[in-house]
Order: sequence, then structure tokens, then C-alpha cells
Amino acid sequence: MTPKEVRVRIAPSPTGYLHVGTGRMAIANYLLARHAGGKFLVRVEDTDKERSKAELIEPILEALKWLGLEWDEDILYQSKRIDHYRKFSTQMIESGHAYRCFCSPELLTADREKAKAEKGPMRYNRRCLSLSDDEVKNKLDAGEKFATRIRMPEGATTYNDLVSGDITRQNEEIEDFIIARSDGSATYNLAVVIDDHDMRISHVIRGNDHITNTFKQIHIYKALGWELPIFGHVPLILRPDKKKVSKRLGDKDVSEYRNEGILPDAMFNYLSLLGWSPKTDREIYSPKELIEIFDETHFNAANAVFDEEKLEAFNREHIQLMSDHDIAATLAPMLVEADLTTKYWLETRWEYLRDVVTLLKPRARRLSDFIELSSYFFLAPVEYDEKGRAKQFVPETIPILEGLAERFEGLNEFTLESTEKALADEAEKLEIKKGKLIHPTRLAVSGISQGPGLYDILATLGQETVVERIRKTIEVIKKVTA
RNA sequence: GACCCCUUCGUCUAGUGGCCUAGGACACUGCCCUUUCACGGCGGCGACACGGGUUCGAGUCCCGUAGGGGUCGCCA
Repeated sequence: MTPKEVRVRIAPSPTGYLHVGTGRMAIANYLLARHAGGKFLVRVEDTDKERSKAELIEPILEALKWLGLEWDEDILYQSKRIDHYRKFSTQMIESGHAYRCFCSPELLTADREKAKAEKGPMRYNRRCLSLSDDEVKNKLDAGEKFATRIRMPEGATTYNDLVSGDITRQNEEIEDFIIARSDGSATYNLAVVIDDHDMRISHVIRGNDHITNTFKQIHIYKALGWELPIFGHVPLILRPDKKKVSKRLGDKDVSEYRNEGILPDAMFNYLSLLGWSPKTDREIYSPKELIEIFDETHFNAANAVFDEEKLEAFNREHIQLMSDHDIAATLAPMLVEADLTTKYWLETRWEYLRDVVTLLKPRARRLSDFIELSSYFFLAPVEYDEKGRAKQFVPETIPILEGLAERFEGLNEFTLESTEKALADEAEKLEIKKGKLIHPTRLAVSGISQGPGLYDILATLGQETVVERIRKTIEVIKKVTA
């Protein structure tokens, strides 16, 4: 027998955007598929008429694509298969694995409330299981609506979980849950089993919040006489307050991280290592490397807290891994968007942009940091920072800057070396330390008191801009100290 | 409440009976580098939830307790 093809799926329901928990699940499945040379599929579970929103499907798919998760084969939409599901609940009634339940939703709610108040089991009391054939026939003839319930067998069920090993549950702990609504449409668990079977899913990898569903689904598989897939319940991603991430609690969806300057590879990398370990000391990997080293036995069983700070650290590493050219390319539209420059201006100054990237790269943790840190490379400072003003906006600074402006203006070539020498010469002439010149100059050309090395800034900015900005700053200082 | 899962530094994790005076990463922090800010380098802080067993020996196996999480819809 040839080994079964690995076929896995991610099954989002369009009731919200793609949050990191679902993203992490998608990555786990994707990694398993790609590592094994199998197929990664997407199924949209959009059968909830009330909560599903068609307009949410596209953003979810976009987020998956952004993470680099390309799926194989066509997307399966559950909403298009509703009629297909119907016959299976009927089949289960006929085979004796399910029965009709005429209890009204109101009655069931009352049952539940009573059970809760009496602290009894919150399971269906099987009222309709004992209905005789005649009673059923009479109700049917009277046009009474019925939902279809699975008839749970005696005994216990054990399955081997890829992550947690053997898990056992007494069947009596599981109620005769509804597999088809009174309109005949399949509920979640039935639909999932049918789909996973039809899609020939080999591994069902999902969050451990689905373990109870797995037991229910196993009974459906058995009733239908189908072979079980391998189940793996990976740990959940928790918020810092240890609750599972959810849109309802205001957690960010994946696209928000994108907007905040997180790289898809960094997110992919970080999410991969949540609840899974390469079992080495190395943490930074490209998606390609993660596919290579993936091992489905390395999942952890304990839930993991999502730490945005560590995500940011991963992002920093991935930024350093990117070439200056690639960073410049992704940054260009962002700079235009931020009104720092124009597309037209950038077209002829590619090298300039790349130089700016080189200088700022070690200081960036997010792509957006480049925007914040680079403004003075595109626009003359209109404001000067607090610290700089306090220290440099004094009358003594004026002659220093004037002398420097003159020297810089007289330079034949404006390089790292020539600007450094000019500043050193001026310092020597004034008999003061270079620092006395460096700081006011930095403030004059950038408006802030920190950043790349001064000579790097000067050489990048260019002679004309530097002289102009120093002179302008002199005027500002004169005005405020007058 | 019932059931299921889980429990190593604040967080993510390594550790599969002796290699553990428990390793790495993020965060925090000291020093060095740098007349700025980062980066980098070298240090520091900091954990086996608790209690019983099993064993010559337990973070590693077993049991119990506590704690955390999840599930208990004609939602998915």
C-alpha cells in the first residue's frame, strides 16, 4: 500500500477577520502539507445564515495570501453544498444511528436551564428516543417539525491525537447532539465530516478547543462507515490575560499587523514557533526553511501566550535579512502615502532611497519605523526636538554653525571623509571638542538628537541641502534667542 | 457544575531517568563599543506549581492536590 497523500485544510468561517489564532492554524496545516509534498486546501464554512458575511471572505483569503499561504485546488464553500449534506442525516436515521427529535427549541432551552439550576448534566435527556414508531408517524403526519439527533452508542471512545496521544471519553458524556436542523440542513459537525471525507482530508489539524467536537465527529464517521483521518489538536494562542484570542475581545486581525509594518515572513516565523518547536536554539527561519525542518511530532501540548514584543523582535530580524533593495521597493509607496515624497521624485533617486534604507535598517523594528525615522531625508525639519532645543538653541551655537556652514560650502567634494575633516578642522580652529560641533549640526540638518552617524547623514543629504538647513537653523536660533 | 486538555524563567521554549549547579530567545538590566540613537560584544536577573510515591538516581515515570485553559447551541 502506498502511503496516503497528505491532504489538509484550513476552514475559516466568515464571521470575522482572520485573527492570529486562525492564522497560526493555517500555517500549521500549510507546513505539514508542504513538508510532506501534500495538498493544502481552504474550505469556507459559511453556513451560519445569521453571522456569516460574504464580504468577509475576501479579506480572510487576502490575509492567507499575505502570509504566503497559497492553497491548492478550488476553495470549497459549504453554503454551496447544503443540499448535498441532507441525505446523510436521513441515511443515519434509516440505519438506526440517528433519530428524529420533536422537542422545540424552547423546550430544550428550558431543559438546559433546569439542568443548570439543579447542577445536573447539561445533556439532552433523550425524550424523543423512546418515541414509538406509531408516535413518530403520528407527529410526522401532523406536520410536526423535527431535528435529527445522533444516537450515541454505549461505551467509551479513544483516539490517538497527534499532539496529546490517546484521549478517551465516555460516550455517555456526549449527548445525542443534533446533526440536522428542523429544516433538514446539516449542522456543523455533520457538514465537517462529510466535507473532510469528500475532500479526502488525511490530517485534521486544528485548535484544541475542538477536541470535544472530534469525539462527536468520530461517531459520525463510524455511523457513516468512513475511515477516520488523523486528528491533531494543537495548542491555542492565548492573549496575555490567558484568554483565547477572539475578535470579540478586541484582538487584532492579521491585516492590522500588516498595516503596522510587520513583515509576513516574520509573522509566519513567529506564529510557527508558537506551540511548536524546531528543537534547536535557532529561532529565525524563512518560510522555506520552516517547511524543510517541519516535523508534526514537535507540537507542544500547552497553550501559548501571544507576545507582540517578541513578534516585533522577530520582525526586526527579518528586516535585517531583507536586502536594502527589497526594503526600498516596499517602502517607496509607503513614503508617498505618508506625504514625505512623491513617486516622481523617487523615480530618479533610487540610490538615494537605498542609502537611506542602509542607514536606518539597524534601527527599524517595523517597516513603519522607516517612515518615522526618515522624514528629514525628504523634508527639511520644521521643528526641532525638545532635547536639542534645550541644549543647542543658545547664542554660542550661532558662530559654530556659521563657521561650519562656510566650510561645508567651500568643500569640493562632499563625502564621509571630507565632511568629517571639515568638522575636525573647525573644532581645532575653535579649540573645542568635536562633540560641540556634531550635536548642533545633527540638530540643524535633522531636527532630532539621535539617528545614524552624522557624517553618514551629511554625505547622504548632500552639500546643498546641508548648508541650506544649517543656515536656516541659524536664523531660527537667532529668532528665539533674540 | 460535568467532561477533556495542560502545568520548566514575566513570555515563547530546550530538556524523553544520570551529560541539569536546567540551555536558548524576547523583555528587563550592568559594562564595553559609539562624543547621538540604534546595532553588536560580554555579563546579570530569572523557572522545573505543590505533595506523595517508583528508582541507586526524577524537571524527566506514577498517583493525588492546586492552578490555568477549553467544551458543554437546531453557532461554526
